[in-house]
Formats: sequence, C-alpha cells, structure tokens
Amino acid sequence: MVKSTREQASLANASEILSLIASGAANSRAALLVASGMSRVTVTQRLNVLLSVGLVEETLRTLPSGGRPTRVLGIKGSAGFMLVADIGETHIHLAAMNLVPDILAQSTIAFSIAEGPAATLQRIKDEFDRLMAEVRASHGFLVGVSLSIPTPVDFKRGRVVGPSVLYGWDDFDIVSWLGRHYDAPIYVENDVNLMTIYEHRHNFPDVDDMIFIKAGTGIGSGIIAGGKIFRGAQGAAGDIGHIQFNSPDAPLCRCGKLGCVEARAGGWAIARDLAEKGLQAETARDVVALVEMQKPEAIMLLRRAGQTIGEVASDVVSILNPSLIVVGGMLARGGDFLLSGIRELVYQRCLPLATSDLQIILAEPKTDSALIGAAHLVLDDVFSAGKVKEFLDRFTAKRPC
Amino acid sequence: MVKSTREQASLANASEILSLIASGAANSRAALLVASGMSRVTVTQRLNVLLSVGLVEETLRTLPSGGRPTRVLGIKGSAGFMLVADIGETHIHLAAMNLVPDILAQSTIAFSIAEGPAATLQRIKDEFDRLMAEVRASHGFLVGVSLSIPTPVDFKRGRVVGPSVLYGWDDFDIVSWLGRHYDAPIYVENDVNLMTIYEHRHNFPDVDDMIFIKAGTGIGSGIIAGGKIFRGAQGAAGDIGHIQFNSPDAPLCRCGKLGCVEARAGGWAIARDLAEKGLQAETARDVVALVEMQKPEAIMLLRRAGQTIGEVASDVVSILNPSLIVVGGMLARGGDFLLSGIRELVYQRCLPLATSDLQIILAEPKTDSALIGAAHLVLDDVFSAGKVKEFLDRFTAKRPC
DNA sequence: CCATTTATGTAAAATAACATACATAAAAGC
DNA sequence: GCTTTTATGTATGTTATTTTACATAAATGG
Repeated sequence: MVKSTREQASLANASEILSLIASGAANSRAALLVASGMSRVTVTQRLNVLLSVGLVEETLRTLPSGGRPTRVLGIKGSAGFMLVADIGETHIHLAAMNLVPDILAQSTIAFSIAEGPAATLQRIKDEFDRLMAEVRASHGFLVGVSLSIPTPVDFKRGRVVGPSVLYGWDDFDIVSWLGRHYDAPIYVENDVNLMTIYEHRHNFPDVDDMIFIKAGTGIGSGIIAGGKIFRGAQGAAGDIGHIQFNSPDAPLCRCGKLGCVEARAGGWAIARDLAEKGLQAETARDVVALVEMQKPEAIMLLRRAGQTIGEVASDVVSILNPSLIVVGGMLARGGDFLLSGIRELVYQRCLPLATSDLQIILAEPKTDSALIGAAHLVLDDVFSAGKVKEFLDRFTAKRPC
Repeated sequence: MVKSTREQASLANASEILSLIASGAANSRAALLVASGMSRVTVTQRLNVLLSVGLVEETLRTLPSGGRPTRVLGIKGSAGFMLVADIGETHIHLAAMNLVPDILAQSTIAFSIAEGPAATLQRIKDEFDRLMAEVRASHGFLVGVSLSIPTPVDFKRGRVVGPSVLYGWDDFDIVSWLGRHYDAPIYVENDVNLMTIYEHRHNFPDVDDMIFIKAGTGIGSGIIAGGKIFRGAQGAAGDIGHIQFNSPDAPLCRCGKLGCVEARAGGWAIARDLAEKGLQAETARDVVALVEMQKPEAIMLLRRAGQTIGEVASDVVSILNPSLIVVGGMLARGGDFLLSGIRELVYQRCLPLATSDLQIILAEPKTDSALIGAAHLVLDDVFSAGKVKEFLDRFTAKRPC
C-alpha cells in the first residue's frame, strides 16, 4: 500500500523527464542531466520509474561519446494509442496509431457532406470503436483523438469556422461531441496545417521557419514559425488561395471574388482551362494524368500555375522570411513543372537577402500525411511541459495495477 | 560570511520568481503561488530576498479579491538602467532608461553614414558613457545595451545583413564591438521590429497576433506572432516594402526592381509624384505638411498610397490572420486618409473570416517608440526564464555589499 | 461593530533533492 | 589484454522544499 502510493508519487514527479524524452529535447541519460538540470541520482530514479511502468524504453541505438556510449531512450510506441481521422471530400480515412507514431490499423469509409456533422461523427465513432478493439489489448490506453478537416478550423474552440465546403459544420462543437465518448483530449485541425506539421516533425524537425504549400483542387498553406505551427487569431493563417491579383481577365473564384490564386492555379481552375481547350479534365488528378501523358497544354498550364503560386509564395517569403518551402498536394505530383514555375517567380521577385538561404522543394507523395500529422499534433500537446501531468494522471488511472 | 553565502544562494534561487514578476506573468503573491507551483513558504522566503536586495517592490496598488486585497508587486524601476540608441537617417537618439522602462536621460548626436560603423559606435559609446555617469549613482548597474538600426538585422548574430542604406555596416560585428566595452548583454535590432515591440508591449500586451506597419520614407512592417516578435530565418521577416505588383506603369524602386510597394506608396515615392505635379516635396514630412495644408493632390496621393499599402496588408492578413494592424510612421500623421485607404482594400480583398475580428488603427505619433521598444527588448530577454540567472549573477557581482 | 473572506507570515516536522564519493559498465585505441 | 574515457548506479550525509498547523492582516457586507 505504502509502496504503491510512493510509486504513484514518483510517477507524477517523472513528468518533466517524460516531457523531455517525448519532445525529443533529450534522448539519453546524459542529455537529460543537462536538459533537466537535475542531479544524476534524481534523473536515474525517475527514469527507472518510467522504464518500469513501460512508458519509456531503451532503444538498441547508442550514441558514441568517446568512452562508453550513451544509450538512446525513447517513448515506448506501444505504451498507448491514438485514434485519428482525416475527413476528405468523399471519404474519411481513419486509423489507430501507436506513439511512434505508426499506423496500427486503418480503414476508409464513405463521406457525404449531406449527412451533417452529428451523423458523420457518429459514423466516425463507430469506426473508431472497431479500430480501438483491435489495438486496445496490445497498446494500453487511449492517448488522444485527432481529426483532420478540409476547412478552416478554430483550433482552440475545436470547431469549423466560417462558411466553407462543409455546409452545416460551421460552429458545430466537434470537440464536445467526441469528448462525451472518449476520456482523452480531442483535437480538431485543418488538413493543411496537419500536413505542415507532418512535414516539419517528420522530415524537417530542425527547421524553425518553413511553409508548406498544398496545391491540389484548392490551394492553401501552413506556417511553421519558430518551430511551431502558426494559426493566427482565428485559425485562418496560411490562407493563400484567396489572395487576389489584378489582371484584365481575372477569373471568378469559388469564393465569389475575382482573380484569386485558386481561381488561377488551383486544380479545378487548371481543369477548367483544359476543358476549354477540349481536353477531358475535372479534377487535380485528371490534370496530373494529362501532364504525365505529356500533353503540352497541360504542361503549359501546370507551369503557369506554378508561376501564379510563385507569385504568392514570393509575398509569403517577403513577409515571413522562411528557410524552406515544401510544395505538396496533388499538383505537386506533376513533377518539376510546378516547382520550376514557383522557383522562377520567387527568385525573380524577392530580395536576395530573403532567398539566399531559401530552399524550395517538392514533398514526397504521401496520402496519409494529414493522418500522421494529426498524430504528431496529439503527441506534441500531450507531452508538452504544461500537460504531461494530465497525461500521467490518465495513465495512472487506466493502467492495470 | 556564512550569512552572505546563504543570501547569495537564496538570491540565485529567486530567479524563477523574479522572471515571473518581470515578465508580467504574475504580479502578486497569490499569482506567484499559482504560476510557480511552489509552496507559500518558499515563495515568501524568495520574494523577501528580492524585496530586501531592492529588485522587486510592493506597489501601492492592490487587487480586490473578495477578502483581504492582494498587494501588487513589480520590478523596482531604479534597480538598474539600460543604454539604448536609435540610429536614424541623420541623427542618433540616445537614452539611459530605468526598468519601467522610462527615459532617465537622453541626447541626440549627428549621424553620417560616411563615418562607417567603428567611428559611429565609438561616438555612441562616448555619449553612452556621459549618460551613464548621470544615472549610475541612482540606478545601480547596467542591465543591457540595445541599438535600433534602420536596416534588416540578423538578430542572433547582432549584425546588419545585406546591402542597405548603411553602406559599410553589412556584416560588421556590432555586438562584439560594444561587448568589449560593456559587461552586459548587447542587442541590435531593426527599428521597425522595435516599434512593433513597443506597440505590443506598451499598448496591446494582450494581443497575440498583430502587425505594425511603418509607413514613412520607406515602408516596412513588424510581426507579433503568438505574443512574440517574429524575425524569420535571417531577420528579414516583415519586409513588405519590396513586394511587387504588376501594372503597366510600374515605377522603379530604390532596390532596382519595378513596381515595389515602396516605389508606389513610400514617402519618397509620394514626394516624387507631388514634385511631378509641381509641388515642393522631398520627404515624407513634406508630404504630410502638404496634406495638412489641405492640398488636394497630396490628399489624393496619400489615400492612393493607403490603398497600395492596403493591398499588401490584405496579403498579410490572408497569410497571418492577425487580430490587429497598427499603422505608424510619418505618413500615419497625415490622419485618416492613409488609414481609410488601407481599410478599404483590406475589407475588399480579404475573406470575411479573416476580417471579422480585425482592427486596423493608427499608432499614436511618438518619436521615441523605437527607443522604448529597444528597452523592452532588453527587459524581455534579460528576465526570460532561461536568462534570469545570468542577470542575477551580474546583479550579485555588481551590487555594493 | 462583527462575521466572513481571502491574503500573508512563521514554526516545526516530514519529505524530496542534491552533492559527494565510490563502484561498475562499455566502448575506443594502444 | 590493458589503459583510457565516458556512462551509469548507489549509499550517505547535507541541504532545500513542502506540508501542516496556527496566527495575524486587511478588505467586504451585513
């Protein structure tokens, strides 16, 4: 009795250590000593608690040090699991993930906007329950639930904001709805922001200031500022698709304005222009297919779209001075035509100071980057200095004694 | 002997409390308890040390609490002083400031670019020494030195970056030069960023995401993202003056490109256009004087400049989704003509979601905002969680036993 | 004026963390 | 194999911090 109380207390005290390991701030005992500022005795003791309850593990990797190599520590992937879902235009992609994060189990269900938020969330919940049944036995407890949504989201309030393609979702309290069914933190975030988080955490964790541009049917972007996703006052930051350019023949945009970037360079706009030229195209995928078939009209329009995107990108570079721009989305699969258009305009329009150390690259084609980004979002928040304690409380409550 | 050692140790331990008070995170004993998570005994003891050495004071203000009101704490303004200088186009404005920060003593010296960095810094140092002599007796020790410079600055390296109006300053190691003469941290920052910090810390401390636009001879901006100044990868963030717009008659900019915002709406550009119309104008000040004289050409051009600035501002709003835009600089003294032009374009071009909670206002005319911003920069850094200890070490070393 | 409420201080005992000193472990290079 | 080097664990006395319990202070509202 006395022992278990003491162990619980020790576990609660281990929160700082856990946060440092989980956030990647320290991945060895030696690094923990420096990062935490605690004595070796204390670090050892607390780390032992984390190791014994199975939250942290010693990996096989070691880091050379000149003497005895230091053993690399890491969060144990199977210590818990997350439920994530990516709502797309026609389908919802769902998965249960471990803490690496890797996908443990996944499925796809059809999605129709007409169903409205409550019915859709119910279907997501049903599917989550199915996935959860698969992994619960082997992966302990539910760490968090995270939703990717293809519209602007007010992250703090956990709701879709503003009218958008998701009719009827505006201001629906998604977090509360899901919160009634799960005893874990719930996150709702815009899909482009999650792709941005994926690119940052997964591929470029050391880059502090970067932009991810998603060029698909629509055009959007996500901003990493100072190593963290930047959302702006209402979660609408990065909305570059509706920046307008003046021109005599400014096309009409879906948003009702004239000359938006999206109406010039979005997948639907290129498809529109291709259709005018008598080619069969409706979606961004069709556009890329035509480019891959080497149709000159499609190549020309894709390059021109790159130039248009490059025009906004140059604004973004002037305003934010990032060190990296990653271009993803369906149009990015059209190869270098898009990219070279973007590069051309950025280097033409920005001052040398801003472009001297700037890299502009294509993202790897990846269909589940929003999903993995959603998992990173959970992990980053749950293990953040301010919230590890809550995590440990839940862990203590749930784990089998 | 034992007592003084113990007192030094206590003082070193008080760093967290000091940081919380100085940063404004907690301004009463009750708030300190919550914010620090320490026991009342510990807070009391450490606070007493800070009070006894004169770093913190109890103000006369109290906060109602339902019972006994809580006494408001604050950094003692006279516990130290800072030296700040603002390098302008023709003059350098220097000041010694207390920790409020208020100006204690100030002076202005002439400035010529031709002198080059070393000679100029020598003159700044001489003047600083004079100011320091005035305040040293009454205000303890030197907390920091901060320089405002009218060009892009790589804040981390403490140098001017890129070719600019300051010929010969590019890559000169300002921080090291000054560091040889002062045993205190040295800061070098761009003037627009400092004005932004001033507006944020002094007038809108609770706004997390805002933009400050300086419309003077040139045009620039500063970004507060998540409550902190955002500098970008090389310190060039906010450079909206050289964003280009296409148009048939794009004017040539000072930077060598065509159609930059600055070449259309900067003070020098408006003066150029007024001179073409036969009016006497060379500087932004002349432009404002003509507007105040109700010259219709000047009013028209100022409004048009507002529209041009509004065009970039709308890009900035789409990209960053701030909740506040403050417009300052000499042209802002021309009254509402500039502002209404900006508002017009922002509301015309941005999506309702981004503008629904957006305020766009004029800054109070203030000549020393960069100077005060420079002081805030020192205070924010010196009292930040990571650096309070260094501050306390210097304090301990300097203070008369 | 008095009860209530919250702020604030302090002594004493209990607990947690640290520094120190010593011991063992695991690699690299000779 | 041996020395060197750094990593890591543990016992012990010391120091720091918290908890607990009690006391006083300064406001509000009846």
